[in-house]
Amino acid sequence: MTQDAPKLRPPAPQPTAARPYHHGDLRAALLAAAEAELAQRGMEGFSLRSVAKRAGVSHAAPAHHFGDAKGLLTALAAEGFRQFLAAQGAREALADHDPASQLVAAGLGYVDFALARPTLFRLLWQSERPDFSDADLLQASRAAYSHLIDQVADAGGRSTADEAAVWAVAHGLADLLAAGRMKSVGSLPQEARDAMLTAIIRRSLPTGGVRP
Amino acid sequence: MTQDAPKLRPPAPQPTAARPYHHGDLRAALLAAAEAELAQRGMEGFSLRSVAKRAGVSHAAPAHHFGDAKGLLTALAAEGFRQFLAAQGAREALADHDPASQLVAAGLGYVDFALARPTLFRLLWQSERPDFSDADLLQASRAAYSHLIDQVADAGGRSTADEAAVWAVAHGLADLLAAGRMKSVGSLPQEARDAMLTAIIRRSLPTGGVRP
DNA sequence: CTCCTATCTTGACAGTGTCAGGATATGGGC
DNA sequence: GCCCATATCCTGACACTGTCAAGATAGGAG
Repeated sequence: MTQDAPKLRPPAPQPTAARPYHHGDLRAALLAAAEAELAQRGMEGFSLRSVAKRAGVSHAAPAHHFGDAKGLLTALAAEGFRQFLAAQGAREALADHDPASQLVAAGLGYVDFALARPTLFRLLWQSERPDFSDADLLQASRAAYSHLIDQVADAGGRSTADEAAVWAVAHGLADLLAAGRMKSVGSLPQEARDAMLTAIIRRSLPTGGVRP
Repeated sequence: MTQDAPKLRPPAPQPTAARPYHHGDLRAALLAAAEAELAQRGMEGFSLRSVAKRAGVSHAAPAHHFGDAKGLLTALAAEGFRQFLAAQGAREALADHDPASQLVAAGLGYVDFALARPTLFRLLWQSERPDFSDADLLQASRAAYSHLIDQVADAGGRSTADEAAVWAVAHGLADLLAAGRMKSVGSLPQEARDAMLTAIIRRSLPTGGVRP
């Protein structure tokens, strides 16, 4: 490109601009719209056409970027797994540095994510719509799994049972709380809830929560 | 149409009979067809018209018995919760009679149900389609919850944390195994898997699995 | 025997995902 | 500075879905 021509369009060309034919970053806009749509209308009310409308494009526009609805949800799930790991990392950064505390923190992050984005959580763990053989999604989900395995090992876990126990507790808490079923815990104020979750997760640790 | 016509139709009028105008027990037939449809096409591929076709009736026939799709799935969920409790009862009948063993057995039944009917399990715990304020469904789900609470109390649990810990472990194991995510456990032969699940659930018991 | 009511069917409508074909803008080659 | 290959996006169509309205049929009460 030559000189200072006022050409360099901002990546997102004014949200309120008279919509140009070419969106600029439609792929990202569709992913954001899809997540908003999921959060608002739920997994089962999700509609591809509605996502397109929310992004301000025609009903067939998503096809070029994602192929079909499964493709969009696959990409969204991959992004979701990365945010899922990030939520765990955020808790870990605030916790003590010993392995047990780090593992418990990851569990709290697991629950944080499920409570903050319940429908996205379901997309990751219970939906059949994403293509879990997709390379990108597979890598993202494996990264989350590896993180768990590593942390359990650091905390002294040596068996499959150790990994499964911690995973199951964190996942069960996250799923039941996200679905609003475990009201005895879900209705507690944040601090009390965190304390209770910590106690519960610690119970499942390889060493029974006691440092060796 | 006069008299001696071979009129007296059996309640379920020969599955292969030239379908009469009145089915006889369409409500039950639709529930069975719906469960089969869920098992075969999954939660997200579920179609009311397809259920009607499977039951051999017109696409609008379910409306009279269930109102709409939500109504059908609500009734199916209530039935599902009863089967869910029955699966736990089946395991309990085979277990030792001490409270801890009974509680562990209920957990194994929890997982049994999820593995045998994964989509129905999802309908009970993660779907938004049933109307969970429906009286019958509410009663069925509360019965399942009460059963858990009672068993935890019998096993020496005194706090909310005790209940939540056992529930979360059983639910997490069930959900992850039903979704095929926890392969390290799911790929074990039945006996070894049961042994591992028992060890994991026992870990979460109020007394740490040790009889007081 | 008649009629009332529950049961089931047919037909229509709006909304959905996907495909085919046409319109439009972008950037690289000249 | 111009032009066109290509990526991007739109319009229109199809089969399928859930739901509603209106009609057909059967069972049972009187």
